[in-house]
Amino acid sequence: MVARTDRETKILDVAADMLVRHGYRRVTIDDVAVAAGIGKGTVYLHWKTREQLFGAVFAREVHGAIGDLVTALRADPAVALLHRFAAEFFLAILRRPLLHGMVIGDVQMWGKLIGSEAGYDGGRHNAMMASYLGILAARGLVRTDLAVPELTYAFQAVYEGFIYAERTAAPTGTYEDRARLLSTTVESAFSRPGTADAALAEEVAALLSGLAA
Amino acid sequence: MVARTDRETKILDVAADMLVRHGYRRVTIDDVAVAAGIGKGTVYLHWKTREQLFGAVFAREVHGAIGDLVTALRADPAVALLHRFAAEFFLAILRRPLLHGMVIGDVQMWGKLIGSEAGYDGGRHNAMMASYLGILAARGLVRTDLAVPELTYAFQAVYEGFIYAERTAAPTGTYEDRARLLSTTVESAFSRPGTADAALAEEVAALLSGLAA
DNA sequence: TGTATGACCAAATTTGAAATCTGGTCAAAT
DNA sequence: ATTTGACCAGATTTCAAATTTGGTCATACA
Repeated sequence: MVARTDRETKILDVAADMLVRHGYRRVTIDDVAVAAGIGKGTVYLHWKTREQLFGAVFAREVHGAIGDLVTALRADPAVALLHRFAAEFFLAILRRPLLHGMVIGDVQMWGKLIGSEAGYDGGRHNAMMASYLGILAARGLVRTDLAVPELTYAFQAVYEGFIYAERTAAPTGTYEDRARLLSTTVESAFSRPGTADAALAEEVAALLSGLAA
Repeated sequence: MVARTDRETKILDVAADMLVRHGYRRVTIDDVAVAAGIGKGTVYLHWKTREQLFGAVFAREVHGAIGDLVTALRADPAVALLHRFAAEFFLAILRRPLLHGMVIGDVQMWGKLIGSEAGYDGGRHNAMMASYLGILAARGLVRTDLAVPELTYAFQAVYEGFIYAERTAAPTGTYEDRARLLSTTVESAFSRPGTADAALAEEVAALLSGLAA
């Protein structure tokens, strides 16, 4: 018998794959169990409800994307700069089929997963961004003529504008191109000249890791 | 008997009011006719279909907003500068209850009106923005290290990010505050120092008026 | 003895046909 | 010549029956 954790991983893998292919509404617990080669009851040994299972899938994706960001941050501290951060985050989401699908596809299709507490807390995300921008402001790496709450609001609006544009705008070029455009836009809108050292990168990485608690 | 144009205006007024209050789906042609104090058939003397009537309401609102913009442009040529333009356009939309409702409210509720050909053509809007940015680029009033199509894409993403944020973000301060924040963001992201004269304002006003053809 | 299962149940969802409503027409009234 | 509202077909809504599915647990199994 496989270890409990291996089975959990297998179920999440299968569920993620089916979610990408068929969407939230169409995937049943039994579908997942059959595809994972186990009984339906066994799924419930791992998660109490359907929503919690799919929430776990979503959370794993988000944590994976955050993990990619942290890796990028440690490989190159300059990613701690706001414009680099924006581009890396943008790509970290679009590179993952499930998250990409949630961004591009019909919001309706993902039902309770979006905006539900299960898996990921948007409020915490907001607080994290505010902390991050506070740190950058303290080091003079972003403009300081705007208060941190305004800066946070504006940055989020710009970032989400580019994410939203993926859904609506006619797709020109690759999304790496769009990530560069986002980076350029954020840089001139909010960044101030300066460099990021490993200590800053680590601080930001710690903030991000806190999101995955 | 009132002039034909007056009756048309009356119907559009009544329809706009009912659209704001009840939403696209809930308003019937008969509702509008009764509220306007005329027979249902009379409505059809002015528009061939329901969609065309509501499209006309929508078009009138958009043209009104554009008219406000043109007025602002003629009163102060500096509104031709991209960041001023963004803020004025933002406010021109949010100040009109119907458009504000379409931005804030459930997209679903406005059905075919959004994205339909009736009343307003998004493709033309796009082309207008590209022309406008081309004119600003030629005068050095926006950054020229980005090609006009990229500049247009990025500007639209930022603008729509702020519009979209009206729907999702927790409302802090007034929307005049958010318009200022948008203006500041667009200014540092895309604008270059320079002044706008009356000739430029008139050129931009002409472009805008072309949208209402 | 602890783990896994799928038959089972209640609740949610879907289906489909009947009832109702509404966009659009046009013969009649003005 | 202009306006109207009764009228009709097609769209939408209703509502109950049929089906599906989330979640449980007695049983099988290792």
